[in-house]
Amino acid sequence: MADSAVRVRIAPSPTGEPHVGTAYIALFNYLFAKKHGGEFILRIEDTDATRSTPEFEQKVLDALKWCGLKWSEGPDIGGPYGPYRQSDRKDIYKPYVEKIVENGHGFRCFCTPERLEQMREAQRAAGKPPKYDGLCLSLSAEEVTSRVAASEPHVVRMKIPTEGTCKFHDGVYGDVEIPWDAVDMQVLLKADGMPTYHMANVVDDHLMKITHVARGEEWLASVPKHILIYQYLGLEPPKFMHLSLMRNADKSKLSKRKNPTSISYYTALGYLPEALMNFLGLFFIQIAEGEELLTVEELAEKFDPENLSKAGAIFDIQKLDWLNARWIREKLSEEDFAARVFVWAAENDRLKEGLKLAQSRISKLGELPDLAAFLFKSDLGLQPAAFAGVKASPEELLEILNTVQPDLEKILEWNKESIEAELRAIAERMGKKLKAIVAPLFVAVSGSQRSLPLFDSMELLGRAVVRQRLKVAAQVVASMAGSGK
RNA sequence: GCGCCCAUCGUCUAGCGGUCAGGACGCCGCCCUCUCACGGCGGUAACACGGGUUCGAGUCCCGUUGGGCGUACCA
Repeated sequence: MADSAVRVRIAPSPTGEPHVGTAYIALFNYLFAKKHGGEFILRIEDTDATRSTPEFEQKVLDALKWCGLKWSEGPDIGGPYGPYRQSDRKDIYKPYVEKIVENGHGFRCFCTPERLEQMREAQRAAGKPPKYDGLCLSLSAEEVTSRVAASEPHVVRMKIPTEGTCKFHDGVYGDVEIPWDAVDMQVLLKADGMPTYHMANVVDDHLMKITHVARGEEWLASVPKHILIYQYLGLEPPKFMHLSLMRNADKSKLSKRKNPTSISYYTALGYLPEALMNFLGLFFIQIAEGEELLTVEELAEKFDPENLSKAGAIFDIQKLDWLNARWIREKLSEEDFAARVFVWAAENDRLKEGLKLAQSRISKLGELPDLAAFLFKSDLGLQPAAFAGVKASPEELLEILNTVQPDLEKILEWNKESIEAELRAIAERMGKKLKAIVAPLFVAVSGSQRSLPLFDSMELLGRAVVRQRLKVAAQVVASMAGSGK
């Protein structure tokens, strides 16, 4: 391996709260770069214009920074191969797509989403794998020209060999063979003029001189498409490594419904970034015996990318907790510890805003902890008794919690105004008074009936923590309903 | 459905033909101790199943079962 030339990247999509899975893949790339003395680059993949937002991008950057993963090139600091945000690179992709079309490796497709949906429906019904049927492949050159001239919406698809298999080597999976007939005629350029992931990814990795692509295993099946695009463009593909995904306790892909997956959740609860990295790093390093408390530097030393498991490992928060505890007591000096606590308490203005909210509600300063502690607690220790003052049956409570939880996910920008608006809408929809909705939420979020204003508190706690508390509350309430309280 | 992949204690894993199947988290017990933690010591618990191959299989092969991922104008 030409160590000096190693360049790897993390390429997150800013379509939601920063995910621990992103940190997991980022850490792998970071360790890989560190191990080989290479460069670690950040690129924002926001080709999905409908879901990407600048706010999420900022959060992703902040979260990765919090993790301590420093990139040497990125949208915030620039670099020799910028810009590092795909939406800013829109014009860069055009010539590459054109080249593929001109060389007859791609074609324009005018099929509507509705037609494609029907087509796939029919294929599924017939027990066949859904694939583009190639309708627009047979369009005459004249027809294509005239329809393009009439600015009819269309996409560009890539052609796929009709027989044979795609063979390639993967750093984790070894030699892989995927038959071409299992590969669809992937869209390369969307109707809005934005490239798809596949197109943008290949062009950018080439232009940014990426040597090793390490990403989640969900991409393995797409490698043939990528290799083909490299071929069509006359480019040399990088080395691929597909990492096993972290799992929920039930082995499914780690998801926010079943686990706290938001990095901000771990920040809010007072996990140390070092501990989180330590924990994630353990997925890449097999410790047969001996010390598991490791810094990123130590992880890099022990890191062996040749020896990785293909089985997805379950995200075990208990082990994270153990590591975090050890980091707190063994790795921080008294001064460091105190400094961390202050920084943590001040995070997101929790302390300052919390005090403001509390001022009008206490008669003695000593009441403050009882009133505001829920802003800082990692576990409310919620008991069924806490709901005693709420006039609703367990079944009603459960219905409210289960309705509110998914609806809060729809809020784009998390602040007290949007939260209030959403809750009012829910109340109306359920035919209940706002108060009937808010009362149980109040308990779920704060753990008591006397506390700080709900909407403000929810904003301060952040979406991830609120999500988790509602989930816990739903469990508590469900146990009440189950026991026939 | 089809394609690819995976399979050792509850969880993370070591093992690369011969081990009392090792370590770590968790859990339990004991010790330490003004409480609680921490720490120390000990315990609990696994080779998914069925066929082969072999003197010998957790380790190799085949099948079954279970699970995962993919199958988008999302990444």
